[in-house]
Amino acid sequence: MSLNSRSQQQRYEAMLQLLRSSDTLWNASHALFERWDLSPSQFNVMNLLHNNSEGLSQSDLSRQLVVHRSNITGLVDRLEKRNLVKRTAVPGDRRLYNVALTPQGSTIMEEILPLYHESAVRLWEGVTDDRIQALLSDLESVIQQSQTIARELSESSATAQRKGK
Amino acid sequence: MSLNSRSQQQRYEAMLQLLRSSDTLWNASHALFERWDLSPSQFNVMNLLHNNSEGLSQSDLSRQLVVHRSNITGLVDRLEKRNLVKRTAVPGDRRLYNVALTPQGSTIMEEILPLYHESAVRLWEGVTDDRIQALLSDLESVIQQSQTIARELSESSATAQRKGK
DNA sequence: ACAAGACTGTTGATGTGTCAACAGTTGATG
DNA sequence: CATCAACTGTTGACACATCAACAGTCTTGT
Repeated sequence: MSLNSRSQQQRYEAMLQLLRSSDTLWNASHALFERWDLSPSQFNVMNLLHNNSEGLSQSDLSRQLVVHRSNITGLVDRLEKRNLVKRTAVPGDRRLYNVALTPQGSTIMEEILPLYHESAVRLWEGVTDDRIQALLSDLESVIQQSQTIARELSESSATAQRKGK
Repeated sequence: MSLNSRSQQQRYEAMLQLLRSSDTLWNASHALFERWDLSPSQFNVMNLLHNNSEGLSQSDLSRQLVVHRSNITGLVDRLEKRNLVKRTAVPGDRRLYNVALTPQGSTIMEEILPLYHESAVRLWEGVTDDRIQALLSDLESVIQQSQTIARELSESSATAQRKGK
């Protein structure tokens, strides 16, 4: 085993716990959105559109949700089919669509959001404000480290390829 | 907005941060396993088998990975096709297979695991042991709360259905 | 001993995600 | 202005995830 100290073992455990907890959270959110027959991903799209009532292009959605462009197509397709979202041509640029919530989509969001926020707060019941604060900064650091590690890995594999053949 | 206090807003932010960080981490792990052409899910299967060298049934895998049975079929199919894993009939019970790592699968795991553990430790660089400790218990609490909330939601939707029609 | 129920793995339908390749549009550079 | 590069959305191939339904195979209760 390459985890020598107790400290190292706990850090390994912490990583697993991080993955487990977000997975459980994701599944719970599924239960919340079920009532409106929305997937978490569909909710994320609608939530973003709710905060941008003028609408966004699909590429904007893709960038802000950190999801591939090609995935947005299908997501918007399905939401549009249910009249929760609408694609509109943009006068100045014929490449893109403006995607915005329909009134119906807006109504649904206003039903969901209070429950969503309430659940988010209940999630941390029993955790003090100080701990929340610490957690926010620790997780920020995890994001940075993850990206650093991923960058190093893909760089080293790139040089290995260059050297290889 | 149904988030009245600063404390509530931070708890909402913390939830988003939790989801973001695990997502980034998941993507980084993708970069780590890429060298062996493994997906994170495939790694999880092989890691579990590595800790159970006698092998496990597909249902065991499904339960321990918290993944649907039907998903295991394809996962094991693809690993078996690459000779990383082997299905064996079980003498006493004709319903199940025993799934175990092949020597080749074992070799790969022994290459990956040190790097995996090392990355897990590096993930928390700059975070003190005390914080790790606190985080472990806070995330445990998040898991509990998520499950409680999910249970409540599905119960209330069940009664709503009963009352409905 | 036998019917009823529980469990195992597979299949097919569907949603979500990736990537590579494409066609069309716009913008920038010569 | 003509070309080249960059960008937008879509498609098709694939992996991964769920669920419902199924066929076999135990297990249990009477």
